[in-house]
Amino acid sequence: MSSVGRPRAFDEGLVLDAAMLLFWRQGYEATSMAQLREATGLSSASLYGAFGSKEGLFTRAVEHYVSGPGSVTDVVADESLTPHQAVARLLHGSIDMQTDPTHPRGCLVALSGTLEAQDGHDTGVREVVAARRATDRTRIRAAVVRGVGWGELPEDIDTNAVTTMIHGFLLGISTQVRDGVAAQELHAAADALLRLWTPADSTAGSSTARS
Amino acid sequence: MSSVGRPRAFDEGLVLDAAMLLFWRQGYEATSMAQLREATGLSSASLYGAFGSKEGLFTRAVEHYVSGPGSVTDVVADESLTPHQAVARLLHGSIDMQTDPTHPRGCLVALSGTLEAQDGHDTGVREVVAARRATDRTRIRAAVVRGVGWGELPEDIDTNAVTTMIHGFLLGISTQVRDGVAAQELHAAADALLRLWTPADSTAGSSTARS
DNA sequence: GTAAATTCGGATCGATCAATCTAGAAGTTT
DNA sequence: AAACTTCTAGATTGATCGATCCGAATTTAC
Repeated sequence: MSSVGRPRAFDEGLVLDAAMLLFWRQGYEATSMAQLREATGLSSASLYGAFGSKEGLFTRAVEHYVSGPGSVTDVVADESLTPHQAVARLLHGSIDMQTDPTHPRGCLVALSGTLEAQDGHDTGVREVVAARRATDRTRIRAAVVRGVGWGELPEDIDTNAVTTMIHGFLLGISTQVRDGVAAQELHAAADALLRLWTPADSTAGSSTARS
Repeated sequence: MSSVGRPRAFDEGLVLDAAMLLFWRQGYEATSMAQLREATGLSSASLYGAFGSKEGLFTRAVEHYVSGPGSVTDVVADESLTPHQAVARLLHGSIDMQTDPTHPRGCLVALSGTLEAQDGHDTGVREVVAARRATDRTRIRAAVVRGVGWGELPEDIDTNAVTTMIHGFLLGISTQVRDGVAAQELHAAADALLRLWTPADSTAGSSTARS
Protein backbone atom coordinates (compact mmCIF):
# COMPACT_ATOMS: atom_id res chain seq x y z
CA MET A 1 0.00 0.00 0.00
CA SER A 2 2.27 2.70 1.26
CA SER A 3 5.39 3.43 -0.71
CA VAL A 4 7.25 4.62 2.35
CA GLY A 5 8.53 2.37 5.08
CA ARG A 6 9.79 -1.14 5.28
CA PRO A 7 8.31 -3.25 2.49
CA ARG A 8 6.35 -6.41 3.15
CA ALA A 9 8.58 -9.45 3.13
CA PHE A 10 5.89 -12.09 2.53
CA ASP A 11 3.88 -13.06 -0.52
CA GLU A 12 0.23 -12.39 0.27
CA GLY A 13 -0.90 -15.05 -2.17
CA LEU A 14 1.12 -17.74 -0.44
CA VAL A 15 -0.15 -16.62 2.95
CA LEU A 16 -3.75 -16.75 1.75
CA ASP A 17 -3.09 -20.16 0.25
CA ALA A 18 -1.95 -21.53 3.60
CA ALA A 19 -4.81 -19.89 5.52
CA MET A 20 -7.35 -21.11 2.96
CA LEU A 21 -6.19 -24.70 3.34
CA LEU A 22 -6.51 -24.54 7.12
CA PHE A 23 -9.99 -22.99 7.07
CA TRP A 24 -11.01 -25.41 4.35
CA ARG A 25 -9.94 -28.44 6.36
CA GLN A 26 -11.08 -27.39 9.82
CA GLY A 27 -13.51 -24.54 9.44
CA TYR A 28 -13.28 -21.09 10.97
CA GLU A 29 -13.76 -21.78 14.65
CA ALA A 30 -11.56 -24.84 14.90
CA THR A 31 -8.67 -23.00 13.29
CA SER A 32 -6.56 -21.03 15.77
CA MET A 33 -4.31 -18.06 15.18
CA ALA A 34 -1.44 -20.21 16.43
CA GLN A 35 -2.06 -22.67 13.61
CA LEU A 36 -2.37 -19.85 11.11
CA ARG A 37 0.89 -18.39 12.39
CA GLU A 38 2.66 -21.69 11.99
CA ALA A 39 1.20 -22.45 8.55
CA THR A 40 1.91 -19.01 7.15
CA GLY A 41 5.23 -18.52 8.90
CA LEU A 42 4.15 -15.04 9.92
CA SER A 43 4.04 -13.42 13.32
CA SER A 44 0.91 -12.16 15.00
CA ALA A 45 1.92 -8.62 14.26
CA SER A 46 2.27 -9.31 10.55
CA LEU A 47 -1.01 -11.18 10.31
CA TYR A 48 -2.98 -8.57 12.19
CA GLY A 49 -1.22 -5.76 10.40
CA ALA A 50 -2.14 -7.19 7.03
CA PHE A 51 -5.62 -8.56 7.67
CA GLY A 52 -6.87 -6.78 10.78
CA SER A 53 -8.39 -9.76 12.52
CA LYS A 54 -8.98 -13.47 12.28
CA GLU A 55 -12.29 -12.72 10.61
CA GLY A 56 -10.59 -10.40 8.14
CA LEU A 57 -8.12 -13.12 7.25
CA PHE A 58 -10.97 -15.58 6.80
CA THR A 59 -12.77 -13.20 4.49
CA ARG A 60 -9.70 -12.79 2.34
CA ALA A 61 -9.07 -16.55 2.39
CA VAL A 62 -12.61 -17.17 1.17
CA GLU A 63 -12.16 -14.66 -1.63
CA HIS A 64 -8.94 -16.45 -2.49
CA TYR A 65 -10.83 -19.74 -2.53
CA VAL A 66 -13.66 -18.39 -4.65
CA SER A 67 -11.28 -17.09 -7.29
CA GLY A 68 -9.22 -20.29 -7.03
CA PRO A 69 -10.58 -23.82 -6.51
CA GLY A 70 -14.09 -22.49 -5.94
CA SER A 71 -14.16 -20.93 -9.39
CA VAL A 72 -15.24 -24.26 -10.85
CA THR A 73 -18.82 -23.21 -10.21
CA ASP A 74 -18.45 -20.14 -12.40
CA VAL A 75 -19.08 -22.29 -15.45
CA VAL A 76 -22.80 -22.35 -14.69
CA ALA A 77 -22.96 -18.68 -15.67
CA ASP A 78 -21.26 -19.31 -19.01
CA GLU A 79 -23.91 -18.38 -21.56
CA SER A 80 -21.88 -19.73 -24.45
CA LEU A 81 -22.81 -23.21 -23.24
CA THR A 82 -26.19 -24.79 -23.51
CA PRO A 83 -28.02 -24.50 -20.17
CA HIS A 84 -27.87 -28.25 -19.76
CA GLN A 85 -24.15 -28.29 -20.37
CA ALA A 86 -23.63 -25.42 -17.94
CA VAL A 87 -25.36 -27.27 -15.11
CA ALA A 88 -23.69 -30.57 -16.00
CA ARG A 89 -20.27 -28.98 -15.90
CA LEU A 90 -21.15 -27.24 -12.63
CA LEU A 91 -21.93 -30.53 -10.94
CA HIS A 92 -19.22 -32.70 -12.46
CA GLY A 93 -16.61 -29.99 -12.11
CA SER A 94 -17.50 -29.46 -8.46
CA ILE A 95 -17.26 -33.19 -7.80
CA ASP A 96 -13.86 -33.36 -9.46
CA MET A 97 -12.59 -30.42 -7.47
CA GLN A 98 -13.98 -31.56 -4.14
CA THR A 99 -12.54 -35.06 -4.45
CA ASP A 100 -9.13 -33.86 -5.61
CA PRO A 101 -6.73 -35.42 -3.10
CA THR A 102 -4.20 -32.59 -3.42
CA HIS A 103 -6.26 -30.37 -1.14
CA PRO A 104 -8.93 -30.73 1.57
CA ARG A 105 -12.08 -32.54 0.47
CA GLY A 106 -15.43 -30.88 0.07
CA CYS A 107 -16.24 -27.22 -0.51
CA LEU A 108 -15.16 -24.47 1.85
CA VAL A 109 -18.23 -22.42 0.98
CA ALA A 110 -20.67 -25.28 1.53
CA LEU A 111 -19.17 -26.45 4.81
CA SER A 112 -18.51 -23.14 6.55
CA GLY A 113 -20.91 -20.76 8.17
CA THR A 114 -23.85 -23.11 8.40
CA LEU A 115 -24.20 -22.77 12.18
CA GLU A 116 -25.50 -19.89 14.19
CA ALA A 117 -23.13 -17.45 15.87
CA GLN A 118 -24.13 -16.75 19.44
CA ASP A 119 -23.45 -13.05 19.85
CA GLY A 120 -23.22 -11.42 16.49
CA HIS A 121 -19.47 -11.67 16.82
CA ASP A 122 -18.85 -14.15 14.07
CA THR A 123 -21.81 -13.18 11.93
CA GLY A 124 -19.40 -11.80 9.37
CA VAL A 125 -18.01 -15.28 8.83
CA ARG A 126 -21.44 -16.61 8.03
CA GLU A 127 -22.29 -13.72 5.76
CA VAL A 128 -19.22 -14.15 3.58
CA VAL A 129 -19.89 -17.77 2.69
CA ALA A 130 -23.68 -17.39 2.65
CA ALA A 131 -23.30 -14.63 0.08
CA ARG A 132 -21.34 -16.95 -2.18
CA ARG A 133 -23.94 -19.67 -1.74
CA ALA A 134 -26.60 -17.16 -2.73
CA THR A 135 -24.60 -16.30 -5.84
CA ASP A 136 -24.40 -19.95 -6.83
CA ARG A 137 -28.11 -20.29 -6.32
CA THR A 138 -28.89 -17.24 -8.42
CA ARG A 139 -26.68 -18.50 -11.22
CA ILE A 140 -28.24 -21.94 -11.17
CA ARG A 141 -31.68 -20.39 -11.39
CA ALA A 142 -30.60 -18.29 -14.33
CA ALA A 143 -29.37 -21.42 -16.08
CA VAL A 144 -32.68 -23.16 -15.41
CA VAL A 145 -34.57 -20.19 -16.81
CA ARG A 146 -32.31 -20.25 -19.85
CA GLY A 147 -33.08 -23.94 -20.15
CA VAL A 148 -36.75 -23.10 -20.48
CA GLY A 149 -35.96 -20.40 -22.98
CA TRP A 150 -33.87 -22.80 -25.07
CA GLY A 151 -36.68 -25.30 -25.05
CA GLU A 152 -34.63 -27.81 -23.07
CA LEU A 153 -37.16 -27.67 -20.25
CA PRO A 154 -40.97 -27.48 -20.45
CA GLU A 155 -42.56 -24.05 -20.25
CA ASP A 156 -44.68 -24.93 -17.26
CA ILE A 157 -41.82 -26.17 -15.11
CA ASP A 158 -41.30 -24.78 -11.60
CA THR A 159 -37.93 -23.10 -12.07
CA ASN A 160 -37.52 -22.44 -8.35
CA ALA A 161 -38.11 -26.09 -7.55
CA VAL A 162 -35.57 -27.29 -10.10
CA THR A 163 -33.09 -24.70 -8.85
CA THR A 164 -33.55 -25.81 -5.26
CA MET A 165 -33.15 -29.43 -6.27
CA ILE A 166 -29.90 -28.82 -8.11
CA HIS A 167 -28.46 -26.50 -5.48
CA GLY A 168 -29.49 -28.85 -2.70
CA PHE A 169 -27.66 -31.72 -4.33
CA LEU A 170 -24.64 -29.51 -4.94
CA LEU A 171 -24.50 -28.53 -1.27
CA GLY A 172 -24.90 -32.13 -0.19
CA ILE A 173 -21.88 -33.22 -2.18
CA SER A 174 -19.49 -31.74 0.37
CA THR A 175 -20.80 -33.74 3.31
CA GLN A 176 -20.83 -36.91 1.25
CA VAL A 177 -17.25 -36.35 0.13
CA ARG A 178 -16.20 -35.79 3.74
CA ASP A 179 -17.92 -39.03 4.64
CA GLY A 180 -15.92 -40.91 2.03
CA VAL A 181 -18.33 -41.27 -0.89
CA ALA A 182 -16.31 -41.96 -4.03
CA ALA A 183 -16.11 -39.49 -6.91
CA GLN A 184 -17.44 -42.07 -9.34
CA GLU A 185 -20.63 -42.51 -7.31
CA LEU A 186 -21.17 -38.77 -7.16
CA HIS A 187 -20.67 -38.40 -10.90
CA ALA A 188 -23.23 -41.13 -11.51
CA ALA A 189 -25.62 -39.44 -9.09
CA ALA A 190 -25.18 -36.13 -10.91
CA ASP A 191 -25.98 -37.86 -14.18
CA ALA A 192 -29.09 -39.37 -12.63
CA LEU A 193 -30.15 -35.93 -11.45
CA LEU A 194 -29.50 -34.40 -14.85
CA ARG A 195 -31.58 -37.06 -16.50
CA LEU A 196 -34.72 -35.25 -15.42
CA TRP A 197 -33.50 -32.14 -17.17
CA THR A 198 -34.99 -33.65 -20.30
CA PRO A 199 -38.03 -35.53 -19.02
CA ALA A 200 -39.56 -36.48 -22.32
CA ASP A 201 -37.38 -35.53 -25.25
CA SER A 202 -33.65 -36.16 -25.17
CA THR A 203 -32.05 -33.61 -27.45
CA ALA A 204 -28.91 -33.56 -25.34
CA GLY A 205 -27.35 -36.68 -23.91
CA SER A 206 -26.89 -36.31 -20.18
CA SER A 207 -24.17 -38.87 -19.68
CA THR A 208 -21.98 -37.67 -22.51
CA ALA A 209 -21.99 -34.02 -21.55
CA ARG A 210 -18.91 -34.16 -19.36
CA SER A 211 -15.66 -32.62 -20.33
CA MET B 1 -27.91 -46.22 38.79
CA SER B 2 -27.26 -46.64 42.47
CA SER B 3 -30.16 -47.34 44.72
CA VAL B 4 -28.52 -45.86 47.76
CA GLY B 5 -27.64 -42.24 48.27
CA ARG B 6 -29.36 -39.08 47.27
CA PRO B 7 -31.35 -39.52 44.10
CA ARG B 8 -30.85 -37.37 41.06
CA ALA B 9 -32.92 -34.24 41.31
CA PHE B 10 -32.97 -33.32 37.61
CA ASP B 11 -34.89 -34.82 34.73
CA GLU B 12 -32.34 -36.22 32.31
CA GLY B 13 -34.73 -35.84 29.42
CA LEU B 14 -35.15 -32.14 30.04
CA VAL B 15 -31.42 -31.68 30.41
CA LEU B 16 -30.80 -33.51 27.13
CA ASP B 17 -33.50 -31.41 25.50
CA ALA B 18 -31.74 -28.20 26.48
CA ALA B 19 -28.32 -29.49 25.46
CA MET B 20 -29.67 -30.80 22.16
CA LEU B 21 -31.14 -27.42 21.29
CA LEU B 22 -27.85 -25.67 21.95
CA PHE B 23 -25.77 -28.13 19.92
CA TRP B 24 -28.39 -28.05 17.20
CA ARG B 25 -28.27 -24.28 16.92
CA GLN B 26 -24.56 -23.67 17.33
CA GLY B 27 -22.76 -26.94 16.78
CA TYR B 28 -20.40 -28.70 19.13
CA GLU B 29 -17.41 -26.42 19.21
CA ALA B 30 -19.26 -23.12 19.45
CA THR B 31 -21.26 -24.36 22.43
CA SER B 32 -19.49 -23.80 25.73
CA MET B 33 -19.96 -25.61 29.01
CA ALA B 34 -21.00 -22.27 30.51
CA GLN B 35 -23.90 -22.09 28.05
CA LEU B 36 -24.80 -25.68 28.75
CA ARG B 37 -24.72 -24.98 32.49
CA GLU B 38 -27.01 -22.00 32.08
CA ALA B 39 -29.42 -23.75 29.72
CA THR B 40 -29.69 -26.89 31.81
CA GLY B 41 -29.59 -25.17 35.18
CA LEU B 42 -27.06 -27.71 36.38
CA SER B 43 -23.66 -27.17 37.93
CA SER B 44 -20.41 -28.39 36.45
CA ALA B 45 -20.28 -31.16 39.04
CA SER B 46 -23.71 -32.46 38.09
CA LEU B 47 -23.08 -32.30 34.36
CA TYR B 48 -19.73 -34.03 34.53
CA GLY B 49 -21.04 -36.52 37.06
CA ALA B 50 -23.90 -37.49 34.80
CA PHE B 51 -22.27 -37.35 31.36
CA GLY B 52 -18.54 -37.57 31.98
CA SER B 53 -17.45 -34.92 29.52
CA LYS B 54 -18.65 -32.40 26.99
CA GLU B 55 -18.25 -35.03 24.32
CA GLY B 56 -20.26 -37.50 26.38
CA LEU B 57 -23.03 -34.97 26.73
CA PHE B 58 -22.96 -34.33 22.99
CA THR B 59 -23.21 -38.04 22.27
CA ARG B 60 -26.23 -38.38 24.53
CA ALA B 61 -27.78 -35.24 23.05
CA VAL B 62 -27.39 -36.65 19.53
CA GLU B 63 -29.04 -39.92 20.62
CA HIS B 64 -31.80 -37.82 22.10
CA TYR B 65 -32.14 -35.99 18.80
CA VAL B 66 -32.12 -39.16 16.72
CA SER B 67 -34.90 -40.69 18.78
CA GLY B 68 -36.75 -37.37 18.82
CA PRO B 69 -36.94 -34.86 15.96
CA GLY B 70 -34.43 -36.84 13.91
CA SER B 71 -36.67 -39.88 13.92
CA VAL B 72 -38.56 -38.48 10.95
CA THR B 73 -36.05 -40.23 8.71
CA ASP B 74 -36.92 -43.64 10.15
CA VAL B 75 -39.88 -43.80 7.81
CA VAL B 76 -37.60 -44.68 4.91
CA ALA B 77 -37.04 -48.08 6.51
CA ASP B 78 -40.77 -48.76 6.82
CA GLU B 79 -41.34 -51.76 4.57
CA SER B 80 -45.10 -51.51 4.87
CA LEU B 81 -44.91 -48.52 2.54
CA THR B 82 -44.16 -48.65 -1.12
CA PRO B 83 -40.50 -47.79 -1.71
CA HIS B 84 -41.52 -44.61 -3.49
CA GLN B 85 -43.74 -43.60 -0.59
CA ALA B 86 -40.96 -44.32 1.90
CA VAL B 87 -38.53 -42.03 0.13
CA ALA B 88 -41.17 -39.37 -0.46
CA ARG B 89 -42.06 -39.29 3.21
CA LEU B 90 -38.40 -39.24 4.15
CA LEU B 91 -37.81 -36.10 2.12
CA HIS B 92 -41.05 -34.27 2.86
CA GLY B 93 -40.97 -35.23 6.53
CA SER B 94 -37.40 -34.02 6.88
CA ILE B 95 -38.28 -30.73 5.24
CA ASP B 96 -41.24 -30.25 7.56
CA MET B 97 -39.15 -31.02 10.62
CA GLN B 98 -36.20 -28.87 9.59
CA THR B 99 -38.34 -25.84 8.85
CA ASP B 100 -40.39 -26.15 12.02
CA PRO B 101 -39.98 -22.75 13.72
CA THR B 102 -40.37 -24.20 17.23
CA HIS B 103 -36.79 -25.45 17.21
CA PRO B 104 -33.49 -24.67 15.43
CA ARG B 105 -33.62 -24.98 11.64
CA GLY B 106 -31.86 -27.69 9.72
CA CYS B 107 -30.67 -31.09 10.87
CA LEU B 108 -28.24 -31.59 13.73
CA VAL B 109 -26.85 -34.73 12.10
CA ALA B 110 -26.32 -33.11 8.72
CA LEU B 111 -24.72 -29.93 10.05
CA SER B 112 -22.42 -31.34 12.74
CA GLY B 113 -19.17 -33.17 12.37
CA THR B 114 -18.50 -32.27 8.76
CA LEU B 115 -15.14 -30.68 9.46
CA GLU B 116 -11.86 -32.26 10.38
CA ALA B 117 -10.70 -32.39 13.96
CA GLN B 118 -7.08 -31.41 14.28
CA ASP B 119 -5.72 -33.82 16.87
CA GLY B 120 -8.02 -36.77 17.26
CA HIS B 121 -9.50 -34.99 20.23
CA ASP B 122 -12.96 -34.37 18.85
CA THR B 123 -13.02 -37.30 16.50
CA GLY B 124 -15.72 -38.88 18.66
CA VAL B 125 -18.02 -36.00 17.84
CA ARG B 126 -17.58 -36.60 14.14
CA GLU B 127 -18.05 -40.35 14.47
CA VAL B 128 -21.37 -40.07 16.28
CA VAL B 129 -23.07 -38.01 13.61
CA ALA B 130 -21.25 -39.66 10.70
CA ALA B 131 -22.57 -43.01 11.90
CA ARG B 132 -26.11 -41.71 11.77
CA ARG B 133 -25.53 -40.31 8.29
CA ALA B 134 -24.26 -43.73 7.22
CA THR B 135 -27.40 -45.31 8.63
CA ASP B 136 -29.59 -42.94 6.64
CA ARG B 137 -27.62 -43.74 3.52
CA THR B 138 -27.91 -47.48 4.03
CA ARG B 139 -31.64 -47.20 4.56
CA ILE B 140 -32.11 -45.08 1.46
CA ARG B 141 -30.19 -47.59 -0.58
CA ALA B 142 -32.36 -50.40 0.76
CA ALA B 143 -35.46 -48.46 -0.26
CA VAL B 144 -34.03 -47.95 -3.75
CA VAL B 145 -33.27 -51.65 -4.05
CA ARG B 146 -36.79 -52.41 -2.90
CA GLY B 147 -38.01 -49.99 -5.54
CA VAL B 148 -36.32 -52.11 -8.19
CA GLY B 149 -37.80 -55.23 -6.65
CA TRP B 150 -41.26 -53.73 -6.68
CA GLY B 151 -40.87 -52.83 -10.30
CA GLU B 152 -41.05 -49.12 -9.51
CA LEU B 153 -37.57 -48.64 -10.89
CA PRO B 154 -35.95 -50.23 -13.95
CA GLU B 155 -33.86 -53.34 -13.38
CA ASP B 156 -30.76 -51.84 -14.93
CA ILE B 157 -30.72 -48.72 -12.76
CA ASP B 158 -27.59 -47.75 -10.82
CA THR B 159 -28.88 -48.08 -7.27
CA ASN B 160 -25.79 -46.48 -5.78
CA ALA B 161 -26.16 -43.48 -8.03
CA VAL B 162 -29.83 -42.99 -7.13
CA THR B 163 -28.99 -43.44 -3.46
CA THR B 164 -26.24 -40.86 -3.63
CA MET B 165 -28.53 -38.47 -5.45
CA ILE B 166 -31.29 -38.74 -2.86
CA HIS B 167 -28.97 -38.64 0.14
CA GLY B 168 -27.07 -35.72 -1.33
CA PHE B 169 -30.23 -33.71 -1.73
CA LEU B 170 -31.32 -34.68 1.80
CA LEU B 171 -28.02 -33.45 3.23
CA GLY B 172 -28.23 -30.23 1.23
CA ILE B 173 -31.61 -29.37 2.70
CA SER B 174 -30.07 -28.31 6.00
CA THR B 175 -27.79 -25.69 4.51
CA GLN B 176 -30.58 -24.33 2.36
CA VAL B 177 -32.91 -24.10 5.34
CA ARG B 178 -30.23 -22.25 7.30
CA ASP B 179 -29.87 -19.89 4.36
CA GLY B 180 -33.58 -19.13 4.42
CA VAL B 181 -35.01 -21.23 1.61
CA ALA B 182 -38.74 -21.65 2.20
CA ALA B 183 -40.32 -24.99 3.04
CA GLN B 184 -42.61 -24.77 0.04
CA GLU B 185 -39.68 -24.49 -2.36
CA LEU B 186 -37.98 -27.47 -0.77
CA HIS B 187 -41.14 -29.56 -1.01
CA ALA B 188 -41.45 -28.70 -4.67
CA ALA B 189 -37.80 -29.56 -5.20
CA ALA B 190 -38.32 -32.92 -3.50
CA ASP B 191 -41.23 -33.61 -5.80
CA ALA B 192 -39.10 -32.72 -8.79
CA LEU B 193 -36.44 -35.11 -7.59
CA LEU B 194 -38.95 -37.88 -7.01
CA ARG B 195 -40.27 -37.42 -10.52
CA LEU B 196 -37.34 -39.40 -11.86
CA TRP B 197 -38.26 -42.26 -9.59
CA THR B 198 -40.72 -43.21 -12.30
CA PRO B 199 -38.94 -42.17 -15.48
CA ALA B 200 -41.34 -43.64 -17.98
CA ASP B 201 -44.42 -45.11 -16.31
CA SER B 202 -46.23 -43.24 -13.57
CA THR B 203 -47.93 -45.82 -11.39
CA ALA B 204 -47.57 -43.62 -8.31
CA GLY B 205 -48.23 -39.88 -8.38
CA SER B 206 -45.22 -38.06 -7.00
CA SER B 207 -46.91 -34.87 -5.96
CA THR B 208 -49.78 -36.55 -4.13
CA ALA B 209 -47.67 -38.90 -2.06
CA ARG B 210 -47.30 -36.57 0.89
CA SER B 211 -49.00 -37.16 4.19
C1' DG C 1 22.43 11.76 6.77
C1' DT C 2 18.53 12.04 9.25
C1' DA C 3 13.69 11.48 10.20
C1' DA C 4 9.42 9.26 9.27
C1' DA C 5 7.09 5.07 8.18
C1' DT C 6 6.36 0.29 8.18
C1' DT C 7 7.29 -4.61 9.29
C1' DC C 8 9.38 -7.87 11.96
C1' DG C 9 9.88 -11.47 16.00
C1' DG C 10 8.54 -12.30 20.39
C1' DA C 11 6.56 -11.33 24.83
C1' DT C 12 2.32 -10.67 26.83
C1' DC C 13 -2.43 -9.16 27.64
C1' DG C 14 -7.13 -10.35 29.76
C1' DA C 15 -10.59 -13.55 28.75
C1' DT C 16 -12.28 -17.93 28.17
C1' DC C 17 -11.92 -22.78 27.58
C1' DA C 18 -13.01 -27.72 29.50
C1' DA C 19 -12.38 -29.98 33.48
C1' DT C 20 -11.47 -30.88 38.44
C1' DC C 21 -11.98 -30.25 43.12
C1' DT C 22 -13.54 -28.65 47.71
C1' DA C 23 -16.82 -28.17 51.27
C1' DG C 24 -20.94 -28.65 53.26
C1' DA C 25 -25.95 -29.42 52.90
C1' DA C 26 -29.65 -32.54 51.46
C1' DG C 27 -31.78 -36.69 50.41
C1' DT C 28 -32.33 -42.11 50.40
C1' DT C 29 -31.29 -46.68 51.70
C1' DT C 30 -29.91 -50.25 55.00
C1' DA D 1 -28.24 -43.71 63.22
C1' DA D 2 -24.79 -44.98 59.73
C1' DA D 3 -23.47 -45.34 55.07
C1' DC D 4 -23.88 -43.56 50.73
C1' DT D 5 -24.79 -40.57 46.95
C1' DT D 6 -26.06 -36.23 44.80
C1' DC D 7 -26.77 -31.69 45.41
C1' DT D 8 -25.33 -26.36 45.27
C1' DA D 9 -21.89 -23.00 44.87
C1' DG D 10 -17.80 -21.67 43.82
C1' DA D 11 -12.68 -21.75 43.57
C1' DT D 12 -9.22 -23.32 40.73
C1' DT D 13 -6.48 -25.82 37.42
C1' DG D 14 -3.50 -25.56 33.16
C1' DA D 15 -4.17 -24.62 28.57
C1' DT D 16 -5.53 -21.93 24.92
C1' DC D 17 -8.00 -18.26 22.84
C1' DG D 18 -7.76 -13.75 19.87
C1' DA D 19 -5.58 -9.64 20.12
C1' DT D 20 -2.15 -6.11 21.46
C1' DC D 21 2.20 -4.05 22.59
C1' DC D 22 7.20 -3.30 22.40
C1' DG D 23 11.73 -2.82 20.68
C1' DA D 24 14.67 -3.85 16.91
C1' DA D 25 15.24 -3.99 11.97
C1' DT D 26 14.54 -2.17 7.47
C1' DT D 27 13.27 0.96 3.89
C1' DT D 28 11.83 5.38 1.76
C1' DA D 29 11.41 10.45 1.74
C1' DC D 30 13.49 14.75 2.36
